[in-house]
Amino acid sequence: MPGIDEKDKEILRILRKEGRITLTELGRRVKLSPASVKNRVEKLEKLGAIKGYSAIIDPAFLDEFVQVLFELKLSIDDKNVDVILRRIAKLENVQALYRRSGEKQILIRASFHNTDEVKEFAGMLKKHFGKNLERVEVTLIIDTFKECWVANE
Amino acid sequence: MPGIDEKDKEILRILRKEGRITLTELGRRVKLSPASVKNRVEKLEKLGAIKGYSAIIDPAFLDEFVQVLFELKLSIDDKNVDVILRRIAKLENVQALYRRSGEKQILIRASFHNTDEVKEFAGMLKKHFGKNLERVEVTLIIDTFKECWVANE
DNA sequence: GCTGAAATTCTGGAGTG
DNA sequence: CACTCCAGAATTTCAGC
Repeated sequence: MPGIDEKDKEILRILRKEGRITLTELGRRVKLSPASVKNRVEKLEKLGAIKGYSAIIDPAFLDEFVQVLFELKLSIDDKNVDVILRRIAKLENVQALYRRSGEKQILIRASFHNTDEVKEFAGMLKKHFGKNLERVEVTLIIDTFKECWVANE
Repeated sequence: MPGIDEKDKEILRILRKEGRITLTELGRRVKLSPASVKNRVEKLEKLGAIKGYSAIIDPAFLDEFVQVLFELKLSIDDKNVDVILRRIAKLENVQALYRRSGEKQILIRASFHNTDEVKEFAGMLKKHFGKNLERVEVTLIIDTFKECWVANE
C-alpha cells in the first residue's frame, strides 16, 4: 500500500476496535499530536482505508428479532450481477453482503422484524435475479459472539 | 424492550451508520439537547444495546489479503462449546463469529496475511474442538459490498 | 508533523416541569 | 425522572511554521 506507514496501520487497528476513540487519546497511543493524527485519519478516509464508522447495536433493541443469512447460488455472475448486488447492499435490512468462492457465491446477512419480512426479502431476491438464481439457502442466526471486531462481553 | 422509546431507537439507527457522529449533531437530528443525548447513549451502552464502536477498515491496508469464511459442523453443541467459541471470538484474526441454524452451525469470518496463517488457524480449530469437529468448510471472500451497515461507496 | 489560539463539543451539576 | 440550561474542561479545528 502506497504512503501507508506503521503508524497509519496502528491507527487503523485501534479504530477498528475503538471506533469512537478521541483523536487526543489516539495520538497518545501512537505518539503523535492530535493534529497529526487528524491529518492521518483524514488521509486514510480519503484513500478508502477507512470506509466508515459504525456502532455495534443489539438488533433486539430495534425490534429486529430475526437475523438471517442468505446464501445464493447464481448460474451467471457477471458485471450485471454486480449492479444488482450493489442495489441490494443499499437496502436498510442488509448488514453485510459478500461475494465468495464456492458453490453459493453470495452471502447476505440481514435483519428483520418478523418472518413475513424475510419472505418478502426472499421474493425480492427472486425478482431481481430471475432465472439466474439457482438456489437460496436461508439460515437463522442464533447467537452472535463477535461482530465487526467487537466481541460480546 | 423496557425503557426504550422511539428516540432511543432513532439514536441507535443513526449510530449504526454514523458511528462517529457528534452528540450535538445527533441531538439536532432527534431534537434533543447534547446533554440528553449523552444520557441516552450512556444508558444504551449500559443496557447493552450498544456493544461498541468500530471503524470499517479495508483489510488490504493492514496487509490482510486473505479474507476467509469458516463453516463448522460440530457433532455436539453444548455449553462447553460456548466456552471455546468465546475464546475463538477473542482472537485478533476473527472479525465475526455466529451460531446459526442448519448443518454447519458455526460461521466465522477472519482475516489473514497469507494462506499459511489460514492453515494455522484451521489447525487451531481442530485442536480446540477435537473429535467434536465433524467438518470444516473454507471459502474465500472475493468482494465485500457491505459490512457493518456501511456500503462500499 | 508541530504549535498555539479560536471554535466547537463534551461534561457534570443545579434547576425545572 | 427525563430534560434543559449553563459554566468549566476537553477536544477539535485551522492557521502558520
